[in-house]
Order: sequence, then C-alpha cells, then structure tokens
Amino acid sequence: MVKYKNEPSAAEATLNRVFAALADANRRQLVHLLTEGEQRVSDLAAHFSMSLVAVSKHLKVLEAAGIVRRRVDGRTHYLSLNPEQLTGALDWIAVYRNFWQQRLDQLDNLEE
Amino acid sequence: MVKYKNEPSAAEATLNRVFAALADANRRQLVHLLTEGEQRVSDLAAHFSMSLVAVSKHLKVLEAAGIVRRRVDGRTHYLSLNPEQLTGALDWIAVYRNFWQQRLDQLDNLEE
DNA sequence: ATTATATTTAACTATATGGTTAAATATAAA
DNA sequence: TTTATATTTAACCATATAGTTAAATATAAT
Repeated sequence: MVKYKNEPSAAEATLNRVFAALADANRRQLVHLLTEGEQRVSDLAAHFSMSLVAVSKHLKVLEAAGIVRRRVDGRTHYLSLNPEQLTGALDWIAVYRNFWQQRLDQLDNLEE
Repeated sequence: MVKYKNEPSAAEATLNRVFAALADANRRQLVHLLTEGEQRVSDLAAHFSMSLVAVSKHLKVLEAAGIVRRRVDGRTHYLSLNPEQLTGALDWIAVYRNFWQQRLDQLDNLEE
C-alpha cells in the first residue's frame, strides 16, 4: 500500500499557491483587470470597494503564486500578468477533466 | 469607473469552491485515487497518514465543490469523480493562460 | 525644508481551515 | 441481542485568511 503526504514537492507547493490564489473572486478580478496591461496598485484598487491595503495584500498573494509580477519605479509599483505560471494548474485540471473522455477515446481506438 | 464585489454570483461561488478544493495536495491526491473508480472512504483513507476523520472532511470539501459524488449503500459510502465540474475552472484558467498567445495569434492574423 | 503621494508594515479582529480524539449513528454479522 | 464495522458529528486546537485602521517608509513635488 503506497501512502502519500511524504514530502510536499516544490511543484505541489506551487500548485497549492496557484489554486489558493485563484480561489478568491477579488483576486480573479485583479487578474482580469491586468489583461489590460501593467497597472499601479492604486489604479487596481480604484475598481474595488475594499481598502487599498486589502488590494495590496491580494496582489502579494498573486505575486507569491507567481501569477503576477511587480516592477518598482520610485514610489510606484507596477503589476503585470505572468500567464505562463497558470500552465501547471491548467495541465493538472485538464488531466482529470478529460479523464472520462480519454477513456472513451481509448475504447474508440480499440474498435478501429 | 466600474467597481466590483457587488454580488458574488453562483458561478463565482462555485469557482471559489472548486479552486479552494484543489488548493490542497491531499485533496488532489484523492481526486487522483478516484480515477481508479468508485471507492469507499476507508479505502481512500488507507493511502494517507492522517486520520480517517480528516480524509472524510477532505471528501466533504470535494463533494461540496461538486468534484466528487457520494453513493450511500447501507453503512458504506462510495465516492466517485465528477470530472465535468472541473470544466468551469479549466475554462477560466485557459482564458488567462492563453492571453498572450491569443494576442500573438491576432498579430499573426493581421500579417497574413 | 515641507508637504503630498504611493505603497507597505504593524497591530488587531473575525472567521475559515486542517488536523486531532472521543462520542454518536447506522448497519451488518455472529 | 451483542458485537464489530463504516462513517459522521462534536468539541477542541493551532494556524491561515481576509479585512480593518493607524503608522511607517520611500519618493516626488513645491
């Protein structure tokens, strides 16, 4: 019997952070806003009813997950999207979402 | 200026739950184990070092997110995968992961 | 040098999460 | 009917999360 929870690999820790970052609608909205390009913290915060400090914290969560990047110019912080970081999460989900479809495809191949 | 956080729609609440459910490596492992087919709580728990009660709670989180389904037969609960529930999360990520690639594709189309 | 702007950090609160052990519930077997 | 099995619920603990306001830091403008 193989048991798990041995070592949480770096890849697993990254998946944890990426999925957790996306589990909040405000953060997903931040990702959406950043498709318009690089933006300042206060520009982003203007779209929300919560405080700028709260938005700043959400951006840190996205940054720690590697989903957004920060460029600092003087007192101003510019945030931008790093979409490649979503690849691991996308691939993980795709495997299991497509699970039954893959099985059906395999059956089709056997019948050919 | 359009502000958000007006009403958390049912679709957003579902995405919140699905992403949050996937943000834990033990739960992702449960999903993986369930690709082998319907299994009992105690069968699943045997793969982990944590208690059966803890596994039972993780299964509830996956069930609340709609990722797994439960069939009760007497005292035994059989859990199975509901992969279609991952579609919304997959689609959400795909939009943003493909964001730059789509932009590049659009540029390619203009050059043709 | 003073003031205003951009943002983070600190301190705090409330609630959620992930785990535990003990007890309860439901069903099956002896 | 007594006992064993399968699982959940309850009560609890420690840590994490999401928000707040106030203070600190860094930089730019007057």
